[in-house]
Amino acid sequence: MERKAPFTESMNRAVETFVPYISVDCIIMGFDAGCIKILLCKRKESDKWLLTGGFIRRDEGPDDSAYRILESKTGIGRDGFLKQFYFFNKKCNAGDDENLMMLKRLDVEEIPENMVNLGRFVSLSYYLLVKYQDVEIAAEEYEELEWFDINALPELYGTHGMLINLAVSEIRKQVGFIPFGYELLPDKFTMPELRSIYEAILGRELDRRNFQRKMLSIGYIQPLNEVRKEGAHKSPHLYTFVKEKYRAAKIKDVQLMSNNL
Amino acid sequence: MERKAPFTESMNRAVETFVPYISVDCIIMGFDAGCIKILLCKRKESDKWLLTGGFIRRDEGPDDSAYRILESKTGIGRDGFLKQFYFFNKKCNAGDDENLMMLKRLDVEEIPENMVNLGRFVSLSYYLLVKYQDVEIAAEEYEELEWFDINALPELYGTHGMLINLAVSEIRKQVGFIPFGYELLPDKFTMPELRSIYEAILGRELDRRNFQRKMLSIGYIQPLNEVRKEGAHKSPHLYTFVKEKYRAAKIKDVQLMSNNL
DNA sequence: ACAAAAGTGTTCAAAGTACACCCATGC
DNA sequence: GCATGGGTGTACTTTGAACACTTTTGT
Repeated sequence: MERKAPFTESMNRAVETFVPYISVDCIIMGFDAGCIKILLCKRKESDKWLLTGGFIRRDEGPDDSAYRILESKTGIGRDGFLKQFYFFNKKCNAGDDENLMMLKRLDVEEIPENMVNLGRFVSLSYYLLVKYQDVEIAAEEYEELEWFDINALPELYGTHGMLINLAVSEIRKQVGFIPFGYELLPDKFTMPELRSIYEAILGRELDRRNFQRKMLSIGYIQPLNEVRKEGAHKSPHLYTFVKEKYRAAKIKDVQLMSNNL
Repeated sequence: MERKAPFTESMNRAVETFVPYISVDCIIMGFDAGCIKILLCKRKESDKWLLTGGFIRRDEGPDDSAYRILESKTGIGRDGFLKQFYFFNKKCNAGDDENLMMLKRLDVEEIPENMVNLGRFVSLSYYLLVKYQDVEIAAEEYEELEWFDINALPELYGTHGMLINLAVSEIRKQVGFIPFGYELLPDKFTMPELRSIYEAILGRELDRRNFQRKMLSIGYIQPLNEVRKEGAHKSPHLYTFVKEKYRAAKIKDVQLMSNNL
């Protein structure tokens, strides 16, 4: 098979702005109505969904790119929680429909197809935890952008299903380090809400009573003198996070609690 | 500041073989005489040391590159333990001595300087655990290759000191998942040897008696009917790993024991 | 005999698990 | 009153931490 000269003029122009060969893939996770949600996108002409993603600008690091993608899609700024969890590369022919869709997720007018014509590109993967209620979805003209329940994902392109599974298994290993409640819930929340996050992530039921005791014992959660009326049963108390403590722990990367629940 | 056309003919040739802009950095760790050792390299004309590393070939994934680098420097094949732990990018001018050294670590004849002339490149970082005794160091003509005690590292280029610290802190979070003994020790080993690995990694002393009980209780270690004479004291028993169990656990990424020691 | 380090056993405290019982709310 | 689900307490089990005592070996 004959090989074209890999770098064309148009590519030279593209790489003035972006680092070629490298994409950033974001698993944007939120929490609503007892379920973990993942934000996916889809080009209107296609019927398969993709993780949000894009390229790295020449003047930013990969983390910056991930934050930029997050902000452009959801309006959430840099205070969201972000974590690298995987990288890999794969063959990629621009002629291949699957890969083309993947590349066109973002910056579609700016990136010429031959940006990846060399047959390989590297994917840098992140998961990001955001407050669902704060998100204002902002789709481009050519795309759809939608939250999906993690237990009812649509058909996904290529490796993206695998990436989601991998992220979840990485997250499970780190339960003690990640302040899920702080990242996923609004300021005021109830204990059952917090618990259902952990249940969704761990994929199993947790004892209501023991969970409550443990959460209160680590000292990052304050009870408020309020309750939330929500149904034919006792109204649960509202709690809030001691933000300063969480921030300090985040900076030092300290373990908040044991990994057992 | 005027900008040269980023892609020259020589670069076009180079990228027929390698993926540009991306380097793989390996923290190769071994264990000897009670200390964690890290394999570093240095070009003869320089006096600062670097992590081992290289570029990604067009026909391989990043993990393949890491294994290839490992094998070319130490002779250790794919059965070594490898784990991605970080990626980032940084500004990089080939004219800058520091970066030039970094790039010249490997493939020096093949990679033209302008491989990275665009001012940015991404580093993909791994740590690798190997059996020190099995390593046969193979340096190129132009370089030196040497084990350093992790507590007595020489002056390192750029970000490499930071990467080592980051790797250690990632490893600490995963004590329960990584079978250090299996990866770092020869087939037959004593309990004090195993313990001193954990002490070196965790950076604190562990209770001899409790450690032994815990290690035996997880069922991955078998006592042998042998001892090793080594000094003016009772000879410690030799143990060996139940390899099948370790392999099965590795594939399933199962937690071997709690993270507490 | 003594020092040095391995091996065994015991005890206490902390953390995790299970479950009984009471409370508040809407129908 | 009753179903639903929150809140508190207690008893049991497992795990971890501290440490006393014994054993083996070289000098």
